[in-house]
Amino acid sequence: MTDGTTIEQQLQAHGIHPTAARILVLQKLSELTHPVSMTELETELETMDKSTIFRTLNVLLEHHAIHSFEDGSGSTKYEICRCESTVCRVENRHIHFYCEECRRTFCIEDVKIPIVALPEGYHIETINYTVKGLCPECSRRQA
Amino acid sequence: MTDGTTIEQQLQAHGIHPTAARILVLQKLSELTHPVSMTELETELETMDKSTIFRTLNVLLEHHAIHSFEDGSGSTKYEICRCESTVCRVENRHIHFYCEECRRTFCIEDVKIPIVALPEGYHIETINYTVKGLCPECSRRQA
DNA sequence: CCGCACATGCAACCCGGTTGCAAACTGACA
DNA sequence: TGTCAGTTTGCAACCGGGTTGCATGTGCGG
Repeated sequence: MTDGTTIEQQLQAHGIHPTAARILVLQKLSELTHPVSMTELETELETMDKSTIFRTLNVLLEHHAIHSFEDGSGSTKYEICRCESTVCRVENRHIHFYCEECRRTFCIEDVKIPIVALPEGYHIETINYTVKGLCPECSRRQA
Repeated sequence: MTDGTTIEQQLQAHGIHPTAARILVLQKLSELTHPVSMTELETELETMDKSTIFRTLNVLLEHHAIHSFEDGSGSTKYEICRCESTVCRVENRHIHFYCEECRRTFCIEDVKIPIVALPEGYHIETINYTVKGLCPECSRRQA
């Protein structure tokens, strides 16, 4: 699901009926290099209603076109899924970093989530690995 | 900070002035074997006001007597810190499991958070490793 | 006993997320 | 092409976790 395909094709590949709203949201998410909150999307897409964004994100989530996770900021963050296939495996997911100073959330694309062995019986759906602390910029400023 | 010491002593060891509210909250957290939300604490401690619980939890957090983290439930969860020393190292922290079916959060005490190497410059404060999926009970029921 | 700093309760508030409902749109079919 | 059913969207209202301001209570040093 990387470049070469249009947003519309990406939606269809995930079995999502491509509407204006869905194209716009996915478009925006694919442009951004960092995860965003619903509120941030709201300001990026002023024409679109909050509830529409909310429902659109849910559709995209259900069809695994995007991921969501919680950094420690209080609001859920969303990012486009850049897997090759339409199903994204846990092993391919990267970790995130939340800076407690500037409150930005970073994708650490290079570092994949380490998978642990759980006790018998647990069925893993998804994993969230988020590090909190100071980003390079802020820790330099503090020093 | 394990057994043998009273709740009051534990508070003092963390440099916290032991008041009735703080003792009650820490007491409750030490009894419980699973992480709880503020709301859950509210119902457990009916006498105490929501805002008092909120501020108490913050005091306990600042002095590292407890931990907080977000499973995917929307509300922050709190659990007592069972480290030996007054400072709890990241390496000692365990992972959590959130069941999307029964909405319970489990401590997987046996499994410690795997530590990854971050790119230069990031300063780690804390890490949240939470697995979402089905707990043993619910996945058996579904089968 | 007084005064001060800190702790608590109450009520109001903020805001992210969520829902009900009516209008707008789309696509299938006559 | 016109019509109807199902889907999508916007609007407004709501919900609940979290947070704050302020007045009252409590404990301690002087």
